[in-house]
Amino acid sequence: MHMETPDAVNMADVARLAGVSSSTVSRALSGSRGVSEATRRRIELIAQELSYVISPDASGLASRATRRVAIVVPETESWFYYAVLCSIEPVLRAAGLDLLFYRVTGTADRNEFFAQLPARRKVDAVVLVAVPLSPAQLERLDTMGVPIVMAGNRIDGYPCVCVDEPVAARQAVNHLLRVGHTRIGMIRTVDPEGESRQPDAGREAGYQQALASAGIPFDADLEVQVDFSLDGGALAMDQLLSLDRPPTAVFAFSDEIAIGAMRSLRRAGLRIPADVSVVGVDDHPMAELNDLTTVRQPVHMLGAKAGQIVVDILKGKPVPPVSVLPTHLVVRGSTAPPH
Amino acid sequence: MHMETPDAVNMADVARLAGVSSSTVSRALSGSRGVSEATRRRIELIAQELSYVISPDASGLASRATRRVAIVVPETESWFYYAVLCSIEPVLRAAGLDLLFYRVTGTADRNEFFAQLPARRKVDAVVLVAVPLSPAQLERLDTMGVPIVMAGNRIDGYPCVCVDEPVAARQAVNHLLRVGHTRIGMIRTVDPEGESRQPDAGREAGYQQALASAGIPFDADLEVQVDFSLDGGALAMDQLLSLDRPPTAVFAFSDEIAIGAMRSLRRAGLRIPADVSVVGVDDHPMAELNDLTTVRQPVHMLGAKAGQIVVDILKGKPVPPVSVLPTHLVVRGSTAPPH
DNA sequence: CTGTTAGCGCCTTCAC
DNA sequence: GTGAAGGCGCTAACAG
Repeated sequence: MHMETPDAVNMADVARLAGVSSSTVSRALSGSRGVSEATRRRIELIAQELSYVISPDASGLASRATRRVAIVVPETESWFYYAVLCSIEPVLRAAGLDLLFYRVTGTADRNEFFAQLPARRKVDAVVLVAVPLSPAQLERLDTMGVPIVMAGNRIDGYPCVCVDEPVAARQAVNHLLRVGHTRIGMIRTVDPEGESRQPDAGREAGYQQALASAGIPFDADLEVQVDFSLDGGALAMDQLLSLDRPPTAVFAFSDEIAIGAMRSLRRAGLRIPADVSVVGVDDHPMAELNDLTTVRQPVHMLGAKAGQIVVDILKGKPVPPVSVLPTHLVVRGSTAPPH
Repeated sequence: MHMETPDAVNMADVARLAGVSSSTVSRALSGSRGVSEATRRRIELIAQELSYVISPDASGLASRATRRVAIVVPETESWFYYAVLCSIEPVLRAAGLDLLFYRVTGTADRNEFFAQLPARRKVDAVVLVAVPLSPAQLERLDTMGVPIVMAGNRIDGYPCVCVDEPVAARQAVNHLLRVGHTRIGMIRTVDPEGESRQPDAGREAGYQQALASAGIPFDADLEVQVDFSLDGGALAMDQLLSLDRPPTAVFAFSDEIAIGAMRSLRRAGLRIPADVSVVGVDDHPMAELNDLTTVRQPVHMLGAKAGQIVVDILKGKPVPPVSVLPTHLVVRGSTAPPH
């Protein structure tokens, strides 16, 4: 399968071959100053030949740093999380930090996760990517004793990088209002009891604000909550269509939800946007394909920014308490004036 | 931001409070035998109260194991990779192993990655998720001295969990042949020079085999290669449509490619399947929504299995050299007899 | 600039 | 069943 490693090369071996102490090797290889260019080069050459690299664990033990950061994501296999993960990765890697990936699935697993804190003693920082959190869980997280950064989630007291969810929602709903809709539904995602997922709550607030500003009374029947998935969106739309007076337009929590809803509309024989308009949030790659009007959020920038904040914190640099990224409406073919 | 940790609790602290030596604490907390039930319980209680956990790094340093495994994925932000990642995670976590996430983007980064091997000395095993590899890179990987597992990629000499790509392709193409198509195009993904990405090569082989079995001569014009993305699929379809005699059916490397191709068809004013049939591979969540005929592969099983193989290897258990997972045709509305 | 001396926090013989 | 000693591989003062 793979060759036996004849007992890995250590710093001592390099030191011996270079005719110096291991302190010097350590200094040379870790790029600290205080080593003559000559010896440094000699050491680097020898290390190269032996294909030796410093053991991060031993190094970390001595210097009290893991050079690792935990990325925690919720259950949904939504595109959003992988996009964020993939955009955090290069930033962290460039700073010599490794990513430990944790995914918490469901309420039970989440409780377990915060009870155990599997990342304890393993990382220098934690990034929570829109993970629903109860106050108790947050407090528990703090006991890890490392900086915590929120990505796509806004929680007071922690550095956050996010969009203005209410604004995003208003951009979507105002668009629908503008083209003439007055009966506008919203499809939300479920919020496990006691935990607050900012995005959903924020977008719902924006939805209600927009309606209120337009003088449209709130109708609870028009707000449906479902799982964050394509099927969730489809189910929600079915539910909305079964109302006595279905909405003429729908604002969906995300594009994936919206695309699920579009399927239900098509199956019900309804035309988009002639019969029902649909707006989502994200600007998912599939949004354009489905000609879906949406509110674009800069997902990759969100990840990159979150990564940068982690890097800065670990460098001791000051970071902004909250970085709000812009969103904007992308009008496509799924919205039009009501029939 | 977070409280200062008043110098983390160590094993010595627990030992002191328990009135035992740290050897005993070590034994008790690591579950080794040789400790009376009474003292073990006492120690566990104290550890709990102090919310103490063994430092994995220090422990690993002494016992020569990192309890970490690297998951390496290629650039594409395709759904496939996140699905695999998410299905590996619980298996590894259950075994007390952490995931280090690496994504190699583009040829330059890949070369750099294999030159540096950033995961060296950091993990007990590596899982490559359908990463294109040159023989030289493979050889380089071996110098890591840890087991390597291939997921979604079949390479001799390494434990692999994958599907039979030629078979999958034939399931798709035979379906098209069966309903009467004779002019069948294929949209492949690009293969950086010198690196072999099994899936693409395998599916292309299957495509050609199916045609050959049907006595249809190979037409190089009908084979197009593009980036692995929605846009790639769209571009490829445009190219196929620009032929003097466009195909009446298209076999796409993946559902995402296929969905991109469907967009081009729609934009060109062509009907699916009346004018052109389309088949993909994966059974992506969006496939059903787009009424796309596809060859389903058990992606989550693939991840889980790969995780299990890693766990078994690290336990010293024997593992099968290659686990082939089944695929099967899912017929939907995107395929029909030629016009 | 370089070497020496102590640990970092834990595991592992080896005695008792 | 438990403790003492030594070491895992490296870094961090402190000398010189």
